[in-house]
Amino acid sequence: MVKKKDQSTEERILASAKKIFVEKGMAGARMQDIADDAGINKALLHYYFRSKEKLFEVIFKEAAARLFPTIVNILNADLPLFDKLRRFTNDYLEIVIENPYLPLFVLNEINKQPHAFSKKVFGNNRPPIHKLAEQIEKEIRKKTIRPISPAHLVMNMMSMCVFPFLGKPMIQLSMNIDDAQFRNLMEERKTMIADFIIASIKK
Amino acid sequence: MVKKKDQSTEERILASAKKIFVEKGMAGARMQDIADDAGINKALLHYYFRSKEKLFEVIFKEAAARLFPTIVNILNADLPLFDKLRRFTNDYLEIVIENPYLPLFVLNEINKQPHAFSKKVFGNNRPPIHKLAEQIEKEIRKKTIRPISPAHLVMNMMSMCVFPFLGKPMIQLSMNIDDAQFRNLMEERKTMIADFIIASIKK
DNA sequence: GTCTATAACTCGATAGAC
DNA sequence: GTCTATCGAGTTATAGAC
Repeated sequence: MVKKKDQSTEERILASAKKIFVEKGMAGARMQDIADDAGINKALLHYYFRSKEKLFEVIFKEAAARLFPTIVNILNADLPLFDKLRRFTNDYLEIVIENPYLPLFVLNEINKQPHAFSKKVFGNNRPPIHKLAEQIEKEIRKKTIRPISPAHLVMNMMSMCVFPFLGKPMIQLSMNIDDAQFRNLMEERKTMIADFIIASIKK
Repeated sequence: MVKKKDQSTEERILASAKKIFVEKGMAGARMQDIADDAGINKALLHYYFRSKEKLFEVIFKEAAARLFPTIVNILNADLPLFDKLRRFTNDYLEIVIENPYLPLFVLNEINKQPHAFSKKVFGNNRPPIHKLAEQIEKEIRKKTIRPISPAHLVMNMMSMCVFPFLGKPMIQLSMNIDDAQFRNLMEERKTMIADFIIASIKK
């Protein structure tokens, strides 16, 4: 990174902070690392963002804002079940392929303070998983899909979308593949996951 | 925790260290927190384990030792594919249901130092995923299952087993369930995941 | 806005009494 | 083995010059 003249100081700080926080987490990150990466002085960080905590919050909120709204929109969308599955897996993967480190970053901070988090990101409305669950139950009653617990089906879908990004380094180690190959695999999953699910539940 | 008289000091330290490290990660944990939780003095931690890093290593190795060997054994086992799937999902879930915070803990430390980790845990042999992959290819050739990329199939299985534990707090938030209900769901997954996979790939 | 210098504080680690 | 007290390194945060 270091000294991109086409960016404002504030932008460079944000870019570097994102990089360092995502890499090391809130506790592991040093203001010095961020300053160095941005090619500026430590004091400037405080000039722009007052404290490490405040800076972190900005980064975290942006990360959460990138991950959640799309998900929520799709879950709420008025679409046939199979279309919704395809749309969800495709759109979610599209986002995280471009931001492969976001899921672990966000997940970790949620785990460190579940309650503070839930209010910050969701306000008072929980993520509308029940909408999708109801839709699944309806299809079961119509016998267009085999009986399956909606909770598990949703969890399966989420799992297959998110996990590879959480376990990226371990997957790369055990499969012996580089970043480009990993990315290719994830591109394939955009359609593969929905195919896999539908093959399992379709009657 | 604090002062369980039936445990030796060393055992209390280990129990508290595990709790704190798992909760906050290596960087976020404080020796003071561990000492407080164990009901002893900071200096004693150093008396028993010399340094924070050494203490962490003990905890981490134990965690990894609890997670990986079983997995490796099952992957290497000489079993028909469907039996192996059932066995893997069942046995893996059995372990993590009793240690729901291990997966995130281990995953995080892997992400922070992928190479150091790989040597520590696997030595020079990678996790034998290719064995399972070959077995899948064989079944495809025999036409007992439909054609599917072995890499994706393995990833799907892993995802559905591991993810719920990584995302536990988020899942509990969005489904509005407590620890007991979560545990019940995970018990169901012991058989549900294999059923789900087999329904998708069986011819 | 940006820098240097330094204050204020946190935390891992050690010394030394009991 | 266990404690109190303290050191010293490393970090966040601020003061003040330019």
